[in-house]
Amino acid sequence: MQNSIQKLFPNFSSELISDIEKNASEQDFKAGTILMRTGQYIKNTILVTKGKIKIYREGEDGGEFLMYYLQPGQACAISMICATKSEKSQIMAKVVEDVSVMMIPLNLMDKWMMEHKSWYEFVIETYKNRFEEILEVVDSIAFRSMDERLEFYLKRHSDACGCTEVKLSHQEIATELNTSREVISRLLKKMEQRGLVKLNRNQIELLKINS
Amino acid sequence: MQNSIQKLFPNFSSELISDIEKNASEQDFKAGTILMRTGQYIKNTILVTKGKIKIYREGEDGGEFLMYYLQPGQACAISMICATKSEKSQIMAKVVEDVSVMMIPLNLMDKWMMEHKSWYEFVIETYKNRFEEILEVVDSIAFRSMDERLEFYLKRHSDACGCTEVKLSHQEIATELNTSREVISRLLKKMEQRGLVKLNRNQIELLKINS
DNA sequence: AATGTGCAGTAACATTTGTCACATACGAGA
DNA sequence: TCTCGTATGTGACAAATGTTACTGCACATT
Repeated sequence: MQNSIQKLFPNFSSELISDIEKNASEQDFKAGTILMRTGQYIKNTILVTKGKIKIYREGEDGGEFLMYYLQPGQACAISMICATKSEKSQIMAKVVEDVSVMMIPLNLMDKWMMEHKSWYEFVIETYKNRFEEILEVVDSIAFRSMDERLEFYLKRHSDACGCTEVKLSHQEIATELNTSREVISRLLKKMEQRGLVKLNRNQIELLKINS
Repeated sequence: MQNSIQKLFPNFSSELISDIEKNASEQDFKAGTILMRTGQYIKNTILVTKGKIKIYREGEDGGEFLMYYLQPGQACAISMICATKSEKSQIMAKVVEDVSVMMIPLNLMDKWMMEHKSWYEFVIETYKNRFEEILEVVDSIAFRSMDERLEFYLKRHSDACGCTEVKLSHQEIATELNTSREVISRLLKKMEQRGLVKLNRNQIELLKINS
């Protein structure tokens, strides 16, 4: 376990790592599990060591508007902040690929911020990155039309998984962009005609989106 | 000056306040001044003691999508985050009502985080609040149509200024919601018919939005 | 092979939002 | 009072997006 933490979080000091080992509990969750719901109290901060978690905002109509993904070596920025006052969560977190996480009791957050410089820097860095990511998301919905948002979405997806195949149904994409399947089908078709993607069953191959 | 800091930031310890007095420079800016541009390097953190600053995201077409307002007793969350690594700003900050601000050199950020518990708590609290505010903004554009967004916008505005009159032209509102004046006029008219607002020249009076 | 089920394609239409053109209203000076 | 500039109202139309309703396809199960 120590090795994996050191590998995934290379900036953590060895004192911090041993503190994590002493206090955190490692847990596994299956794909589909909802780790956090809007309105629920947050009791832990999460460090991801394996798998993928989707952080999203739930609409009244059941839309699951994607904010960002949590992957190995990352932490939930929102839980870190809210944790400091054991606030209610404002977002939903759902496991999309079986995960292993380190659960860190929230009362250690403040303590470690003071004691471990490397923890402090990690938290600030995490926060900054997520803030910027959300700003980009805001841009994309505020200023762009659906076809551009779809391209942006596919690009983020392939960036996140490091591959050029996106294994999602049109319906799933539609849900995450809060639109309907038909619209996504239409737009993907157009993108295929423009030579940007290749459509297969349950899989979209990105060709030129890497710009 | 000391009095006003103490009043506006009641949770600051007296040591922190005296540190602020020693190191921060107080500056005034006229309405219309742009304090920060996208892509510009951030050199200071800002505490607002008077006036109002608009934090927004600029679109390619000149749209000024409102993120939130900074008011007395508040600080720029983004500058605090980015400051820690002297990063580039991702947002625009424009003075909308003549302001007085305390400019705090960024190198003190990290130092004070460690030394002053009340500063640490203030920073975390600020992040948290802004993050939540932006999540609400995301909700409003992701899930709501223009008429609901307009109501949300007016409500935020009156919350921010603590009054029921919004002194903005339709054009200004349109810019901040990234739509056109005609659309705003239309929707406001409908809202007036529903008895939600009363329209006057350069001023919108909110009647029932306080729900 | 027959069937069921989920995914994708598509046409037709409704609704929302954006754009253009122009009319009108109001207030500040000359 | 007249006039000019800015703010607002409004109809007509265009474009984007959402909705409905149906078709066909691929795969798994029987």
